[in-house]
Amino acid sequence: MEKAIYHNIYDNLRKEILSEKYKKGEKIQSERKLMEKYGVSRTTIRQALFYLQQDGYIYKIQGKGNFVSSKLINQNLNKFYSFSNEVNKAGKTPTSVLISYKMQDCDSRLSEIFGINEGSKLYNIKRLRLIDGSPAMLEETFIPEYRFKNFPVDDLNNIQMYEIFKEKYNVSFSSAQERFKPIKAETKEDIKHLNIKKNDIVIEIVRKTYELNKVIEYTISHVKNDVFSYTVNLNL
Amino acid sequence: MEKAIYHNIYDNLRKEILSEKYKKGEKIQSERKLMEKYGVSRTTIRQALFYLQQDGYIYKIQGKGNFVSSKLINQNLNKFYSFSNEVNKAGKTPTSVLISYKMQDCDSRLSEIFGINEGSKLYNIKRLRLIDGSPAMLEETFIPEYRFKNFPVDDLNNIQMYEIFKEKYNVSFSSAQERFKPIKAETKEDIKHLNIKKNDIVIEIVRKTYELNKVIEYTISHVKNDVFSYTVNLNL
DNA sequence: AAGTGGTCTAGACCACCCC
DNA sequence: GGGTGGTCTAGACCACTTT
Repeated sequence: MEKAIYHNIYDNLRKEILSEKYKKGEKIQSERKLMEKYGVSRTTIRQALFYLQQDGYIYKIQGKGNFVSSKLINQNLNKFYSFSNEVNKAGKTPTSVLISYKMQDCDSRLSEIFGINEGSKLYNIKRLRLIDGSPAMLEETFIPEYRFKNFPVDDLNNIQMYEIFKEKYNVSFSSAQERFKPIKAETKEDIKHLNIKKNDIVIEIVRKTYELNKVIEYTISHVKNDVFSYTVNLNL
Repeated sequence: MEKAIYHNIYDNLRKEILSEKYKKGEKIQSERKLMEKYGVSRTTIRQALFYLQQDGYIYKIQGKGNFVSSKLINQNLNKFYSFSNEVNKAGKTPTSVLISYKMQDCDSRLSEIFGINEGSKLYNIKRLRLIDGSPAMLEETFIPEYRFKNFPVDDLNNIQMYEIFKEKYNVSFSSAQERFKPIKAETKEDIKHLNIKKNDIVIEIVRKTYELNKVIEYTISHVKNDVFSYTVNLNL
């Protein structure tokens, strides 16, 4: 099915903002002007603007207008998940090995995360990420079939997943949320592929990637503790 | 001005969910049923439901319904900002000293954060937090006057700020966002009150508290590094 | 007074789920 | 086919800002 109208308007305005057609802090066209321009009702315009606000592209002031945010950093978006970029920057070579992939049914937990029905199809992709040939992290990614039909899993050895999202599926990333915490390695897969012992500490990173209001990617990564270390102490 | 209708419906449904009138994973009344129940249009119901989803209370599945989330943790909400609770749990005594407070005008940065006009009034409250009498962190809090008229600053020595929010202003917390990073101590205030040297490392925690879609509290805390320590290394 | 965003209505059609 | 959420319309009134 086609993208919703408000989604296209979101994409359009987002491009205009990123192309710096508008300066930071500048007022964009009023909602009533945008109604005319796109020939839609105000509700539709406001829905697009709402998501632009949520994703940090604009802020609103009642009685004045909608303004371009002065900080268009897209902060976290490239922090951990562009593994390849990070490693490249460090002058090392990132590689990736496809361990397994399958189509699976949505269980209740995944149903809640993606907001789709139990039993819906999901791709489950497991990959080992290496740095200069040494295992660094094990990633398990879930993406819904309804959004990524015929996902070219085989290309993953050559192309970054986010490139595929962008090129083949025209995904406009809106935001990503990451949580991470240290856990004890337990699964055989972790122990085998990361070459560690049972109960060694690994860092679990859980990432949800959103397209507007919907989760379109859910990934759990286990990172070797000597690659990524994280500590919080409350020394009370 | 009165709370919007959708805001009241949000509060109401939220209470029902938290009181476990609905079980986790259970379907709540359909949108059309809720229309009748509250005597409002579907748009209004959907606006309330939208924020409930955003704040993690429900999830939606098209064609099926709206369901109560199985994880009602409210995770981060009490992590750092309930300083008093944390310290109490550790068997130590938290105290708080009011350093200064004033009414100030909104500059462009704060205008963007709160989504209100430049020149609008804000309370600026600076407090020193101590553990067993030792300085631990310095907090600068901004809250907008339009939402917190006649804020009883003097009570802060006896009552927690979030208690005042709840009791006097009927705030229903929706969510909070926190970012933290290590910085070098530079301001005279930090150095003086935290009893540290210039360029010592402190942890800066920036918190935005949201009520539905609006920021209603913005706080910058500087924490002594021996109280709170945080490290991230990417050893590439 | 005019313009802007915020809220709300009453109704419509679509896409998806379940029977 | 009937129920559910998702999108969209055309219009209204309110609250706030600016002229």
